[in-house]
Amino acid sequence: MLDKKQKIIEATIEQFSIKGVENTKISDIVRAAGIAQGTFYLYFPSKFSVMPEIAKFAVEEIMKEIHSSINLADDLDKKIEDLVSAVFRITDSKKEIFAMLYAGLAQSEHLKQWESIYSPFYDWMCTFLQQSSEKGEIRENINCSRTSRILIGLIESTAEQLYLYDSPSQDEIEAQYKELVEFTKSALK
Amino acid sequence: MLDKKQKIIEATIEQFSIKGVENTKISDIVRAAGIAQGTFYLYFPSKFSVMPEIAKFAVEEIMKEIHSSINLADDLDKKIEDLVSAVFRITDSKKEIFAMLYAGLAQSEHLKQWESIYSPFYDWMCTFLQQSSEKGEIRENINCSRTSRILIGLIESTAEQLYLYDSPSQDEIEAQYKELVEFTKSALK
Amino acid sequence: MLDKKQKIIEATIEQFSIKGVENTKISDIVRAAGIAQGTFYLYFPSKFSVMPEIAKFAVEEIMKEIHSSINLADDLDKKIEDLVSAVFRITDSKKEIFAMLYAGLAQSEHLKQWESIYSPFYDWMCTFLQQSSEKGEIRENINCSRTSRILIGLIESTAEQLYLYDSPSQDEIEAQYKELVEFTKSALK
Amino acid sequence: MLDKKQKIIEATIEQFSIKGVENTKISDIVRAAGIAQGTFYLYFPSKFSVMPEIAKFAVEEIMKEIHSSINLADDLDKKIEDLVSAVFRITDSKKEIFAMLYAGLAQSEHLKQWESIYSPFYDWMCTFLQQSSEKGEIRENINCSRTSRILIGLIESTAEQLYLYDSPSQDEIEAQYKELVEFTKSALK
DNA sequence: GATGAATGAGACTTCATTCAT
DNA sequence: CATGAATGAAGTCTCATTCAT
Repeated sequence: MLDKKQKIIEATIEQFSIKGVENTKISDIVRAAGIAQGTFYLYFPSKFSVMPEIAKFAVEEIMKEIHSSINLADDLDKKIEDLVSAVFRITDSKKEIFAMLYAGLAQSEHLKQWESIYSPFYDWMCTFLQQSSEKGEIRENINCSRTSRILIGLIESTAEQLYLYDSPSQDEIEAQYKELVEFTKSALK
Repeated sequence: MLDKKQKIIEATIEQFSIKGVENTKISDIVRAAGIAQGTFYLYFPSKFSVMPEIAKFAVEEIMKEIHSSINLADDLDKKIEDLVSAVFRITDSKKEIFAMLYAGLAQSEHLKQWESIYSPFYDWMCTFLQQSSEKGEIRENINCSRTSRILIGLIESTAEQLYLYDSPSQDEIEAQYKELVEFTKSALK
Repeated sequence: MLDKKQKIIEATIEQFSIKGVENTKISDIVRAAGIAQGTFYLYFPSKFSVMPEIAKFAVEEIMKEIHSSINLADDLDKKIEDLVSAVFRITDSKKEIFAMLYAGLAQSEHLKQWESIYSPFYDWMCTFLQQSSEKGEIRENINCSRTSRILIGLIESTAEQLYLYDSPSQDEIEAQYKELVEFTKSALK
Repeated sequence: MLDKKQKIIEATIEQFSIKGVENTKISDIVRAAGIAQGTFYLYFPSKFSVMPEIAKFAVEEIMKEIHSSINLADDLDKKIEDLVSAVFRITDSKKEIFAMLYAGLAQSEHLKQWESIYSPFYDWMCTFLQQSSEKGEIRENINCSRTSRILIGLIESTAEQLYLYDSPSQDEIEAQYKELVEFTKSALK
C-alpha cells in the first residue's frame, strides 16, 4: 500500500530533521512510522534512498510558497521583494530539511536526480524572467535559463547562511534581506 | 610529533575526498597515513574533529588562489572576471573537498566554527568592495560586510551547481561564467 | 491441487540445483513455481521437507537409466560395463541434484528415509547379483544384499569424484571408467 | 596470534560436529572458543572458510590412523584387513566431522581444495599399491593412481553407509566388514 | 609516544512465517 | 484454496575504541 510508503517518507523527514541523516537509524524511522522493521525494506533499500522523495517534498513546499506569495502581474521590484521573502520564509520554516538535503545530496549517488527534482523551481524562475524581459523590466542580455540558476543560488545561499549557519537577530535578518533585494534588483536591471 | 598530526590531516582529506565522510573509516585514514590505529586517537577524538582542519586548509587554498589571481589595482570589471574565474577554478580542482565540507558542515556541531574559518575570505571580499566603493566603481548603497557574504554565496553556489551537481560541457561552463560575470557587474553597479 | 505440489517440487529441484540448498529461499522457489509465498506452506512445512521428494525423483531417474541401459540377459562383463556407464551418465547429467542430495542428506533429519528411498536401486542390484550368482558368473561367497551396497557405493563414489569434485578431461574419464570396470569385474569374480 | 586461530578451528570442529554446519552460528563458535565475536572475523571471513582447515585436520587424523595401523611389510590380505578396519574406526570416531565435510564440500566453492587436501591419502594408497604390485601380490593391469581413488571411495563409502546413515548392530558391521574385505581382496587380485 | 590485536555494542538486513482478504 | 503484504526474530558483520606491550 502507498499508505505505508507515505508513512515512511513522513517519518523519515521527521527523524532526519530531528537527528540528522547520519544519526538516524532505520529503527528510528520505523518506530516513528509505526511499522515493522522489515516493512521499511519493502519500499526502500536504504535510508538514503528516501532522500529523493524528501527533496521532491521540499521543492513542492517551495513552489507552494512561491505561488501563494508572488503575483506575476506586480511590478518587478515588488516581485523581487516577494520572491526573496518567500525563499527566506520557507528556508526558515524548513531549515532542518534543507540542511539535511544539502548534506545528503552532496554525498550520495542521487545527485543527478537533483537537477530534475529542482526543475519546477528553475522553470518557474525562467518564466518569471521571461515575462519581465518582455515587459522590458530587466536587462536585455539576460539568458533566462542561465540566470534562473544563478538567481536561485544567490537567494538560497543567502538564506542558508542566515538560517542554517548563523543564528542572527531579527534586525540582522532584515538588514540582510534589504541588502539582497537591492543586490538582486541591481543585478537584473 | 606534529608530523603525525599533519599526516593524519592529509590522509583524512584524501580519504574523505575519495570515499566521502561517512564511508571513511578510521582504519582507512590510518592506513593512508601509515600509522597505527591507536595513534589516531592521540591527536583527534573522532574523524569529524578533523573537519575544521580540513576547512582551514580549504579556505587557505581559496585565499591562495584569490591572491594570486586578482590584482586589486585593476579596474572593477577585470577584478570581477578574475574573481569569478578564480572561484570556478578552485571549486573545480577541489570539488571533492568542497562537497565534503558541505556535507560535513551541514550536519555537525562544528557549524559555528565555519563562520570564523571562512572569515579570511569574507574579510578580503569586504576590503575589495570597500576599495571599489572608494574609487566610486560600485553602487553607493552597498554595505560591504553584508554584500561580501551575498557575493561569495552567489559565486560559490553557481560554481557548485556547475562542478558538483552537473557535469556540463566546457562551452556550457563558459556560457554560465559569462552570464554570472554580467550578473555580478550589474549587481554591483 | 497436485498440480501446484508438482510445480513446487520441480521449482525446488531447479533452484536447489542452481543455488544449492542453503542459498535457496522460499521466495526463490515460489517465484520459480509461479505461485504465491503462502501457497508453499499449504504443501510443505519447509524447504527441507521437499528433499525426500527430490530424492525419490533422483532414484527414479537412476532406475530409468539402469533399466534402459542394462539387459539382464547379457553376460556379466557386458552388464558391468553397462552398469558403470549408466551410473556415470546419470551422475554427469544430474550432478547438481546429487551434490545437493549429498549435502542435504548428510545434515538433515531425513537421513533415515534415505534407506527406503534408495531401496529400489539396492533391490535391483541384489537381483542382478543373484541372477549372476545362479549362472555361476560371480564368486560364491558373495552376499547379494551386502555386496549390492558395496557395489553401488563403489561406482557412485568414483562417479562423484569425477563429476562433482574434479573437472577431468574426457580421456581421463574414460581411463577411470576402464579402471573401475576392471576393478569391479575382478571384485565380483 | 596463531593461538586464537587454533582456538577458532577447534571450536568450529566442535560446534559443527554437535550442531551441524548450518545450525552453527558464529556466536556459537566464539562462545566455545572463548573469544569475542569480532575476533572471529580477524581470522576467517565466514564459518565456511574454516572448512578447509577442518578437512586438513580430518585427513591428518586419517593418516595417523593409517600409519599406526598398517605395517607395509605384512602380506596383502593382512594389510587390506588393517586398512579397512582403520577406515572403519576413524569414520566411526569422527563421524560428525566426516558428515560435516561431505555436506560442506558438496556445496561450497572449496571443492577444488579437496583434491589437494586429500592427496596425502591418495599418495599413500598409491605407494601401497605400487609396493604390492612389485611384490606381485596384485593384478598386473592396475594403475595405482587411478585405483587408489577407486579404493578409497570404495572403503569410505561403505564405512559412511554404516556409520553415518544407518545405525547397524555390531554383528551387522562385522558382516559388512568381512564382505568388504573379501570384495577388496578379490578386486585387487 | 606508538602500536595493533582484541573487543563487543549495535546497526543492518534477511527471510520464514502468518493471516486478513 | 490461494494470495502476498506485513511482520519481527535472529544472525551477520562492522568498526570505533581500548589497553597491554
